[in-house]
Amino acid sequence: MTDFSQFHFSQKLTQWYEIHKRDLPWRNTTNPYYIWLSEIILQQTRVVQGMPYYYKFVEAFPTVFDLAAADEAEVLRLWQGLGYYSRARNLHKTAKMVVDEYDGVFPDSYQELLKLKGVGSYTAAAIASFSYNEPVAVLDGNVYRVLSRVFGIETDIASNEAKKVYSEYAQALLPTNNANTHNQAIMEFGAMQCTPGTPSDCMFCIFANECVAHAQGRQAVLPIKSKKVKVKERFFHYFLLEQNEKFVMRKRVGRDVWEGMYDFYLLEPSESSQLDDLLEQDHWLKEVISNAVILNESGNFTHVLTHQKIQTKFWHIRVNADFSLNLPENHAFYNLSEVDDLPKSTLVNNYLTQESKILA
DNA sequence: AACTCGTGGGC
DNA sequence: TGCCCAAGAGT
Repeated sequence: MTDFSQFHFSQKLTQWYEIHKRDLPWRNTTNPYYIWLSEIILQQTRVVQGMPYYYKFVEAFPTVFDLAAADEAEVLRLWQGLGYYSRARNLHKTAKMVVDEYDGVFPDSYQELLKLKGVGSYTAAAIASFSYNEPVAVLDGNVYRVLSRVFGIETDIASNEAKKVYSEYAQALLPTNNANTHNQAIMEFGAMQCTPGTPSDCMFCIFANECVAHAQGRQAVLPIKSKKVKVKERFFHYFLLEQNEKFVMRKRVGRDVWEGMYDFYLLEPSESSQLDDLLEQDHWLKEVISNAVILNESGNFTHVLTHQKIQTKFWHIRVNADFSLNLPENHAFYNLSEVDDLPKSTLVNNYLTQESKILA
């Protein structure tokens, strides 16, 4: 391991931080509830994207008791549009756990925090250091990037050994009496100065004299990250079934995207298909449509996720008022106001927005 | 331990 | 346009 004794890494870093830090709302508190809330929101999420959600959650749920008392659908509805919805489900579970098992008081150590759902090694270190100044180093995407470049670490950050290798550096650099500010500083430095791609002004970086990547002109290739995501293509046919001013919505269950969110009756053929072919495979829907009017057939919606590209066509179906509709499992009728209140994916929301304009 | 889970912005 | 990736965690 590199000898850090003459490096003054933390001193330089925290001095830089005091000058350049952004004034972010969760930095003006040590309340673990607000720290925790902000950290969950910011997982894999940019500050500008998460900020409005932080304000919404603080206003709707000022304390962990308020959050614990809410329904899961209410929490998901507030999370709507932010993505990675397991964060919201775990947020709610953890709030209830803190109330039920910790008497509403957040655990105050890294090891105890790790037991909370949705709180992994990064988030536990963040809460422990930001709220309690416990000397445990945070290791997130920013820290990987800064350490890789400054010390010329070539370990693939997608590999299994990366966490161990980088953690040793991160922990060795952490002053035991200033964990809070140091951890904030190294992440802020990664976000604002040592940015992904090619940073704009490495010339004036506080580590310009020591940085291995700068000396070798390798900022653009460090940190090394190998794995590329395979994108699976899927084909959705969504049927918005309407009868007597009410709409059929389905709660998504199981191991798939948007668990806990609501959508419509769905057919998913393995390849792009025509309606006639779909109906031959689904006699329930065929019977429904034979007692209905097709109000609208949407164009193609292409929705891109990290691992999936979903091609979707929506069918707005008005079922005859006197037809007896026996709904499949997890499906139920909702009026327009209730539909609006249900948590829905951005794909479904984009469609509803367009469809409401067309029908207005 | 590889795979999965969203969305939006930048270039 | 397609690709990267952004304060990761669960399985």
